[in-house]
Amino acid sequence: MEPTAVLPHIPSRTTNEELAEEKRLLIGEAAIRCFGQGGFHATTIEQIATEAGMSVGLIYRYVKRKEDILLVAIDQSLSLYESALIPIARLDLPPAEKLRQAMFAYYGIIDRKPDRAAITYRETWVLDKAGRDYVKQRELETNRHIERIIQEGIDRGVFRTVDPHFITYDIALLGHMWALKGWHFRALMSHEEYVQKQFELVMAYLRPPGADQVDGVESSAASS
Amino acid sequence: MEPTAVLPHIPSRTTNEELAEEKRLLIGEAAIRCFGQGGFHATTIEQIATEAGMSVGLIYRYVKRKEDILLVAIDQSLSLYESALIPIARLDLPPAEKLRQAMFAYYGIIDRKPDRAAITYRETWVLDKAGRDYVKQRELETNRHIERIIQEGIDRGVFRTVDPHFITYDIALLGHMWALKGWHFRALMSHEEYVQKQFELVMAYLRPPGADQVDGVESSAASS
Amino acid sequence: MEPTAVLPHIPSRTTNEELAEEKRLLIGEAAIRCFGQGGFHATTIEQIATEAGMSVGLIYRYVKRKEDILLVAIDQSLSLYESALIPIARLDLPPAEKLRQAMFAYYGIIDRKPDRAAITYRETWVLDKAGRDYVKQRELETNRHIERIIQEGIDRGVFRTVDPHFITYDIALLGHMWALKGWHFRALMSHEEYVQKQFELVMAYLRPPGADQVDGVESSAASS
Amino acid sequence: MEPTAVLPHIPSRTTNEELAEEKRLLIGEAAIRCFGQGGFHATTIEQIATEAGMSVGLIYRYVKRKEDILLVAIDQSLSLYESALIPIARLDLPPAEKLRQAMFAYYGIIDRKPDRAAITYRETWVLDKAGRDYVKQRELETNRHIERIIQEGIDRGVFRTVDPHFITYDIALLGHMWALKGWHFRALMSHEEYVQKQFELVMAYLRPPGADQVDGVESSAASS
DNA sequence: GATGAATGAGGTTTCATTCAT
DNA sequence: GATGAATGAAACCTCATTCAT
Repeated sequence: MEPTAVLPHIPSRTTNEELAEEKRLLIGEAAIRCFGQGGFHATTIEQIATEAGMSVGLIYRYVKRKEDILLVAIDQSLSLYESALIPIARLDLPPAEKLRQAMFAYYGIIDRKPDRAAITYRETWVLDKAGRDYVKQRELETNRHIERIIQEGIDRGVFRTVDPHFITYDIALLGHMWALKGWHFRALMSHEEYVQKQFELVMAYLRPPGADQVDGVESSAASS
Repeated sequence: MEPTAVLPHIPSRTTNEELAEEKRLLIGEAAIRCFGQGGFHATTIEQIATEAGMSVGLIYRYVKRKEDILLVAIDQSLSLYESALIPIARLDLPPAEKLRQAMFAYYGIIDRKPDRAAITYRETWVLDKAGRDYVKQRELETNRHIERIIQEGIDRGVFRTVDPHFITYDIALLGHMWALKGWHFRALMSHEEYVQKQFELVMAYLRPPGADQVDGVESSAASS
Repeated sequence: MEPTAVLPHIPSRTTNEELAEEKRLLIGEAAIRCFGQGGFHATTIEQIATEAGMSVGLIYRYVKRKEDILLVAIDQSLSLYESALIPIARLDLPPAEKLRQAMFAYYGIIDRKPDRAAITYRETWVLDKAGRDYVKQRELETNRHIERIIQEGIDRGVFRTVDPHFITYDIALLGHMWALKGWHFRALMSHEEYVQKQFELVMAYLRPPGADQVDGVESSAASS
Repeated sequence: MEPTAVLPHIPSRTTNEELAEEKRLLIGEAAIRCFGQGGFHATTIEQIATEAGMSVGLIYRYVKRKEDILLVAIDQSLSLYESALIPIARLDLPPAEKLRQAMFAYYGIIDRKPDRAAITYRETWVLDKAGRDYVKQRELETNRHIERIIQEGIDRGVFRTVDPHFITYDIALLGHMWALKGWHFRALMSHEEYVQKQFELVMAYLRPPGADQVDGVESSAASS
């Protein structure tokens, strides 16, 4: 398998890397809660410290710059997608069903942690080049799980011969729209409906010409 | 026609509204160039002033708070879409072709002014409630031009009976992806290819079952 | 008579001194209205200009620095006292009655223009040394009208042999208290009562021992 | 005893209220020294910080707005009067002597801290309504100590039946004149003479008709 | 004479980061 | 390891003053 992206080293003032990781987890979670309110710039270290139940000084034992906290937080968020997609990728299912499950898993995380998703999209560019490059790499790797499902469908002849990379990015982005424009969609439909509709959009694109639409995985064409 | 959103009043220290508008245009354009580099928070008023070729003090004659500059800049950006879509909406064309032209127009603006598009997506939430509400309204109004084209296609029976609002939001978001993830896509394809592909995705969704794919407006299924 | 204090020259950008004086009158009056709201520092030239119905630039034709406006305004205020006291000083009246009339005149101005009085007391020290010295001189000159009445009473033997300068300053200050602590006294008594009481205080001090209290000019010892 | 005025809460960025009070004391003292030079508006936070021997940032840990510094400084000043008057109020003395001591105590503070006194008089109105109301309340409470002495004299029949509230305000204001017009009086007399003269003025008002002036507490009728 | 747009120095305030305890 | 007081650079914003028209 291709080499995985490696998180730019965050120098800690401690030797106990294990403890450092544990604390960084707390810091990252607290940070997300804060960033969700007012974004990265409007959040102060003091707020994060309070939210994490530790002191400002302690945060700076495990983190060198404020930006590191953002990187940690985004990194944690990206791991969520990976964790959710890996088990599905391993299942032995027809490609369409596998894709459906992958989309529900991916979009489900966005629904349950909309702040994390929104922050990843909104604030990544605040990072320095190394941080941004890392996030891009991680994103690519995460998306690759979906990409492979589509490739598999194409190989098996159940999907049309499309550019799997392209439609994968669409899938990811349309998932994030639920976080970015949630204020709009939540009023119009449930999250399940939302995912189902996006899945149908994707399937309409992937389904080979002439293929019967009744393949069991989709239903509502025009619900609302 | 439905009432248009009205820009929250930005008080100027001047009575000459005409001059105020002229200056705000300059300020907005300069601001976009600056925000494109480092975002709203990393940009200082002094940078904007220098970029706009005026003094800090003068900016504050036409704007009350830094946020107002963002609102002005976003407002200008939104106007671009509207200006581009209105003439197309008036054309007498088959729905699919009209939609294609609308998408090319909409996406074309994003391609030519990627900073504007990215900022609108990334920084809107920095605005206060009044500003955010205004942007949401404007967005809805802009999207409505696309929505109507789709509705027309449905009414004429050339599009499937889908939720026009939903697919319209997808179209808009996928257009913005070119600005948000440009670093990724520009390396892979031309902007025309990008639009064409997204158009095909949308058409795969809209095309009624059994409809011949050869309707003259689309071509490449799997280009790259 | 001793030489009168001379207003530090305020250079105007015009040759027509007559017009300059006329405009300065308007500026001073507008300034007082503004200073009354928020004091000297919180008032902007623009506010004064608007209040005076002229432009900022025009003010600067007749005044060189913002402080000049304050000086002009204070000078106008001081003239009010002088104008009111001079005719009384010329009257041929028993000293106690003359003093009573002088106090009513002096205090009456404070009552009718409390902002002017308060500003003179509060903001004088903002002036540069030349300005402050001028105000001090003017104040001395104004007080001298009262001082002379008291001296006359002493000379005639109807007042006790006190330090006329000292009690005169008391009289002036107690008059200004109505402007400085008006919020307190206006709720407790009418302005006439206030003056009467202060007059009685002064007369208790000035009245020679054994002198009959019934000299027609006083009445209420403990009104409220 | 009547409820005391409560200082509007000044939020500190610290939980250690004890330290906060200690620092606020230093800040207030430094502020007074600065305000004495150029007044509230002409004084910069940086000047106060330097004078207090701390950094600008530290000041803002214990104070939220510049105005808070003024409030703190004025509050400290008002406490001085109270501290000086309370022990005297408890003494068992003839009313006239008690009043004399109270006036010497009150005026003595003004003589020793003329800047504090002047600032309280000049700058109070800069405070917001809550601050102003607090200062008014404190002033009333302080004055009440003097008021009670006078009332006692009236009750015992050694003072005339006057309005004690009124003469008390006179006493307070005439004391402050030494701070406001010190440049004038210091050249003419010692502070003791000044107090003695004002005391005589007050006693002339309070002494019942026919009472012998030789009651041991006063002497010079026309000293200078 | 009159206007008000334009300047830019300087003030208040915030907050990332350090470091003594 | 943990704390939070202390620093000071830098940002936003105001407004006295000037000057082209």
